[in-house]
Amino acid sequence: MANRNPRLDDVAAMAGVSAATVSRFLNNPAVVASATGVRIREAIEATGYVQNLAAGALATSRSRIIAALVPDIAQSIFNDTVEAMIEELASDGNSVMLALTGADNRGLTREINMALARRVDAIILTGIVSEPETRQRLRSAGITVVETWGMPEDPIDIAVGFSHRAVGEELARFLRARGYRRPHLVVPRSTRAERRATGFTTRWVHDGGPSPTRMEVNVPSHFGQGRLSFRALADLPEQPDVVVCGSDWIAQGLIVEANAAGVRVPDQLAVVGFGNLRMAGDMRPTITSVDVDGARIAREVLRALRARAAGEPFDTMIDVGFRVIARESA
Amino acid sequence: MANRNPRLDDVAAMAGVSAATVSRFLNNPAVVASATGVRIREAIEATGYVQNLAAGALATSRSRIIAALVPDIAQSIFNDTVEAMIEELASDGNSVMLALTGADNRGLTREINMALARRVDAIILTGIVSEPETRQRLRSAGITVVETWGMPEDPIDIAVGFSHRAVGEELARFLRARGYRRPHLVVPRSTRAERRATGFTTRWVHDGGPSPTRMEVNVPSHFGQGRLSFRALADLPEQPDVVVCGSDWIAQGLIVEANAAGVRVPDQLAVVGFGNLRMAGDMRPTITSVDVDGARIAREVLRALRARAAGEPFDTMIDVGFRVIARESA
DNA sequence: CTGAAAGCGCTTACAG
DNA sequence: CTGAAAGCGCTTACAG
Repeated sequence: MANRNPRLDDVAAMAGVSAATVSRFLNNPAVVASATGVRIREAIEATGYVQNLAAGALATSRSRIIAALVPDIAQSIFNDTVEAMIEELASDGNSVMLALTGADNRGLTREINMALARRVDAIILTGIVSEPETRQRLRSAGITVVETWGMPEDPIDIAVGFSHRAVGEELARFLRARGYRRPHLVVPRSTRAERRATGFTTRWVHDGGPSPTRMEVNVPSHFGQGRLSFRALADLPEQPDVVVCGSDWIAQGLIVEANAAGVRVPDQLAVVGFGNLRMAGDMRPTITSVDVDGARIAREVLRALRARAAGEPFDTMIDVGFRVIARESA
Repeated sequence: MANRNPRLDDVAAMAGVSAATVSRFLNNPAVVASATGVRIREAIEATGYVQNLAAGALATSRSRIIAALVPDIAQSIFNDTVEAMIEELASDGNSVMLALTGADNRGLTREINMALARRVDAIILTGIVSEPETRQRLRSAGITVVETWGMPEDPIDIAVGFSHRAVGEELARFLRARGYRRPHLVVPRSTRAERRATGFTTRWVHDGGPSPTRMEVNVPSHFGQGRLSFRALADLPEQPDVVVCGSDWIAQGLIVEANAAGVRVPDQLAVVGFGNLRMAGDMRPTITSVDVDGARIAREVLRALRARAAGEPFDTMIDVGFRVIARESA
């Protein structure tokens, strides 16, 4: 272990220039005379200097750290989006602080406070901030806040997502057009899944269908719930012809259990998922699902952050939409 | 948006004390007279002061930021461990910078450099640093480095994990004891999966079995590969009686495809996974797998970091072991 | 193109 | 128990 990390001063002394010049070279090489640049480069090499970004952040009041707050990562529908986001942000010189808020978002306020204390450049939320007090703090903090994966009617700052209600409505239309008559909903206990269910039910009934039956499952949803959900169907007064699942995992589990029970999907029972995980396209039968373009969300978030940093105008409400992916299961 | 964030000075002025006293109150309330503490608390309240941890980090040369470097998070065997790690670390006042290094760890050096520049307190690696130059830089950086999920023979600093070779050997013993005779290996193209395969093969042959057949799949491994792997079995000169999969996802896909082909698991073909995902216990049939205690790894990492911070002695090589979980599939 | 100096917002050893 | 002052390692407006 070295005695002490070399500083800008050490490089400057060795290169025979001032610290200011080394700093300029690091941040904008073109502004320094090329001969000077060569000497500085050599000095950096010789000293093994590594720029201290934390000190730079303090000096510029710009940390280039973005906080991403998600409920969990073990098995999350957001993982694709978060991964794309980290990659996009990293490609632009940012680092991402990932904070876990828990399934019920219990830790949301705590993690928001931490992010604020760290003076991150922006906070990206996947969960919904329901406490009015926290929403207010966020607004008055003068920090960039991006709400993703939803389209709040009263956004805190920037929103990049889609309407969950619209997803439900679209699925209702889709299944009705395919001739299904008795849908059953498996609904995770989350605000957004609830919105999709509401959208579905409203539309379905509006179009003259009977009110769909439903059951709820805990979040995060998983494979095992799908199996249980299939078995729970037996308790229904009338059997559904299609099950609309809150996630592809639930759909997959339901299909496996149906097969094991000798029920053929989709001939005897159709199944729809949500999230369009890679597995949905690989499953047997392949799973009809709803695709959300996580990479697109990530790009739009980065674009908004850049525009704000540059002081350029940009849309603060970006609806990236969604697509129903029709496959074999429904 | 406020004009400017309040600083320690603002709080101090309002409370009628010096900035130093406010700082002490924030970091160790007990050291301040209680009457003073009350005034400071009121001033903090009134100004809406939020401690700037970034400035504090610069002053103390301790960032309380830990960098976690993982190949991906979309579908990673490390997710459980990383999640547990983030929770453990957060409970101790740290924040976690999550950096993605890519499936082949192409970005490892780049992200290590970024972490070094951010002056994180520690770097937690899940991938293997193969470049000797980077290993050397890490050693001489005087930073805490934790290698997890493996037991390197020449660790950079601290290692918390288990022997992948031992996993392979144990699986060979386990399957032999169960009477299987012709194993086939589906091996992800990663150093560790390769070590497990080597351990398995060595032990299997040593115990008098025929050399196992094998095929390779790309990382990150996924469900679809399992289906393809089952079909590829048809090309084998002799059919295996058990398939040892590099992950539970592969195992699951293989089972689904086998069922679809009318091959019963485990009667006609046994299957073993790796990782003991929650889904493994929920699948039909339930999947025999290898459990790695991610939460335990997380706890040991935190314990080591704390011991080092406190200057106390601790083990730098911690083998958390693993467990073969016998279920229905093999 | 470059330097001296002030400032980013804290913490802490020293002194009282 | 508390304050004045130096320091953490950068950046940048100002001046030349």
